[in-house]
Amino acid sequence: MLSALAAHVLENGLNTASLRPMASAAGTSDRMLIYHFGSKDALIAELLEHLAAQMAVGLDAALPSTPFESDRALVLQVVQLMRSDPFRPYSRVWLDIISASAQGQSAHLEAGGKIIDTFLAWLAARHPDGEARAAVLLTLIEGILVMDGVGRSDIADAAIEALPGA
Amino acid sequence: MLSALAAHVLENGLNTASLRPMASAAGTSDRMLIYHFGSKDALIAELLEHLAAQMAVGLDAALPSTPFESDRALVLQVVQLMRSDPFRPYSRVWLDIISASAQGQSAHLEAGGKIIDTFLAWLAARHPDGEARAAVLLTLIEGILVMDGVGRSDIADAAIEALPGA
DNA sequence: ACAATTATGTAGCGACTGCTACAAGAAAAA
DNA sequence: TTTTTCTTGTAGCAGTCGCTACATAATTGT
Repeated sequence: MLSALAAHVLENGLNTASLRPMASAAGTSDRMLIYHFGSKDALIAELLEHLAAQMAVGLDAALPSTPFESDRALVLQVVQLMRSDPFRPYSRVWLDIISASAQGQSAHLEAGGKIIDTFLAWLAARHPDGEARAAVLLTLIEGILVMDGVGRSDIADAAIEALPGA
Repeated sequence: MLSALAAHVLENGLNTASLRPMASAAGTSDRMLIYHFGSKDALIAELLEHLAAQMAVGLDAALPSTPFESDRALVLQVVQLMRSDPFRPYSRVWLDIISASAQGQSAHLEAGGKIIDTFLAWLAARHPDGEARAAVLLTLIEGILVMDGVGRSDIADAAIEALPGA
């Protein structure tokens, strides 16, 4: 159920999702969605948790958990992953979560914070210097996501190129 | 007219804005908005241009156009500016533009690209090494905006602290 | 003064929003 | 078997969405 909803949201966007299209994507009715989740807000909250978990699993599966040789190598791998077909929908939904968070929607803010924390730990495990440097790289990666989102991947690439590394 | 619309959007969000509330914020009717702009999409397109110009003026007025001493000093100034009360609404709307761009809305994509280009030139004028390094710092600043948006300003601060500088 | 254009209010259309009242079938418990 | 609980479909409510038809007023051009 949640997986079908997640698939629909990954394809069509989170902030513009409404009950009836989601329901038909999941093979039910809006009536049933409210029955199961209580309200749309509750549905979104559960969906955010599901998406976060799904993304965490995907990240773990995609890259080895051994430290990379350099900042640049690590960031390059991560960015290539985020730009790949299977992960691009997650990037788009992630930007939806961020914008809703910044508007003060608490469920998105909470989920967004957790996703960042997970990502930070994931990065730290793959960087020789651990968490301190990972914070920098994570911030840069988020910036790269923004650049990609507005069609300025060249600037993002320049930022990667400037990193210390092989 | 556009200024009143911009003020409403800065206060209430861009992607959730609808004609009737915008109209009443501007002292007119939805009827008149369509009459003047032709359609909501056209209105949004003009509004995006207005917001971009407004933001560029604000940036120019806020910080001196002489180069800063270090990466860290420059980024710190810019981030403090973005976090200040008058600019926070712009940051929120900016995140709205990014998420809409990533969903493929062409007006937002176009406006977003222009805003980035403006910002890059603005930064380059304030950095001793010019555009090459400015690309890196701009990417990082966008990441910091994301961190702030999801309530992880501590990570953003760590990233600033790691920059070379006084 | 008359005609043509521009501006504005009123009312409403059809589609969509989240959600609910009501009823009925399905399943489980007694 | 009967009763209670769980699940589902049908229909619809009140509200909002972008937008438009129609009429009227104000302005402008000749």
